[in-house]
Amino acid sequence: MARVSCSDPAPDPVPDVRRRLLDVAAEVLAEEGPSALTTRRLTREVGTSTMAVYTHFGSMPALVREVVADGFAQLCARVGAVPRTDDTLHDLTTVAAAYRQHALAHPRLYAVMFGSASLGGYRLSDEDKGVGLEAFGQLVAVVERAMAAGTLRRDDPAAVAGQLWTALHGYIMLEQAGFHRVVDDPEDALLHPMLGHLVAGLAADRMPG
Amino acid sequence: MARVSCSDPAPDPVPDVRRRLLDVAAEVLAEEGPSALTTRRLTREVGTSTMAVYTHFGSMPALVREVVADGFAQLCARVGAVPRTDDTLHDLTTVAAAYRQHALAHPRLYAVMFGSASLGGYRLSDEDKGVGLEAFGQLVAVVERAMAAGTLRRDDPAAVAGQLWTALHGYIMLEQAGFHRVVDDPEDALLHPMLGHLVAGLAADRMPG
DNA sequence: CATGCTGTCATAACGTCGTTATCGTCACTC
DNA sequence: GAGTGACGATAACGACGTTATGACAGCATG
Repeated sequence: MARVSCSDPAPDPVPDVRRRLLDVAAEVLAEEGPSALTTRRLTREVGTSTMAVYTHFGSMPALVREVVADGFAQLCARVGAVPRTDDTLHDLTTVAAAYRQHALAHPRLYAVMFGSASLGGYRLSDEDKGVGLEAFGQLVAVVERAMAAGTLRRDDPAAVAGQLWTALHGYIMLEQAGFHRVVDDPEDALLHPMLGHLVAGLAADRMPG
Repeated sequence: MARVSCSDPAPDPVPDVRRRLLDVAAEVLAEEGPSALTTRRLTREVGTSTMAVYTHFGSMPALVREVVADGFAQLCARVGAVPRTDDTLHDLTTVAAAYRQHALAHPRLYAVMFGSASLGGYRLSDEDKGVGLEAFGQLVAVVERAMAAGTLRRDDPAAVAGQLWTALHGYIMLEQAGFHRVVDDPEDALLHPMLGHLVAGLAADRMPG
């Protein structure tokens, strides 16, 4: 009888080589970066041979692909866990904050997820992007609710959500690349005003001009 | 008598191994991506041995560093070549367009420049970022002129320029990662409205609320 | 001219990488 | 007990970045 629950500690003395490979891979990636995630290092850590990677995943890029898929799923779950309220504008803020928080907590994984940090021969596949776009779909939903509530001007929800995502993603990328020394407090000087101006532009009732 | 002019074809039959290494490296990087830029491949292409890399640069990451520095210089020059007019708002647009145009023309180099696409052991150094920030300084200058002209509200020019840069950079990153399938015409649905709302928010004379 | 020095690069090697072929070892079925 | 298939340990392949060694050219000095 296999118990299944959130964050099972270690019920099995040999808890599935495949699962451990994925977990240790994510761990090594998170702690030491993409260049440390090698076949030999990973299998040594798990206590098996390099063949384990190939019997379970076929190749190292395929293993990375699953790590990335897990990363997208976690991001999706993190964003999905944000409680939705009647204040749709507030929801936009909290969802964006959760997104950024997750990216900050897993910077290397986030970088690999979005095509940065090449990590050997691994490249984003279309299905990977599909999984990533599920998280984006949540943002679209929030935008749609905001439009329905009259908080945002009616427009293509995907386009509006895309604008918010683009700005947020750009902030995260520059933050992780270390280019935010241009101002003292990037969050107060860059992120919040930028999103504020963007939301204001998207919310304005009166047409510009 | 060494002739020096823009884009000299090939005056010298052996035009400096060091220079050729840098040029071919940039070429291979641009055409086949970071994973193709190996010591052996590069030196084979140039027609020398791997030692040439070490006598001239010390290591492969150091060579990449110079390629990146060249890339920042080119970006800087490209943005600097945009004619400044009396219409400071128009200048903001043309400068941003030139920036994006350069990134689109050299996508792999741009990715390496900004910390994406790890490229072996190479990491952005602080001085690399310093060179990159020179290009940013040009945007700050344009913003300052716009504030002086009353086009943009008075504020910290670096912060305002940072917001524009962040949004633009985010767009370019997602564009190159292939995540822009969310809308049909990303440029019209994402980039232009986003920058428009941002500039509108930065330009508004009346305070929000 | 001979000499030593310096910068440049060819050759070959070291250790590590991803990957593969081979083969032993289990758990299972009949 | 024999047969089967999944798993993984061992060892090897080619390619990687890097290094040690040495050959060769240019050039100053005796």
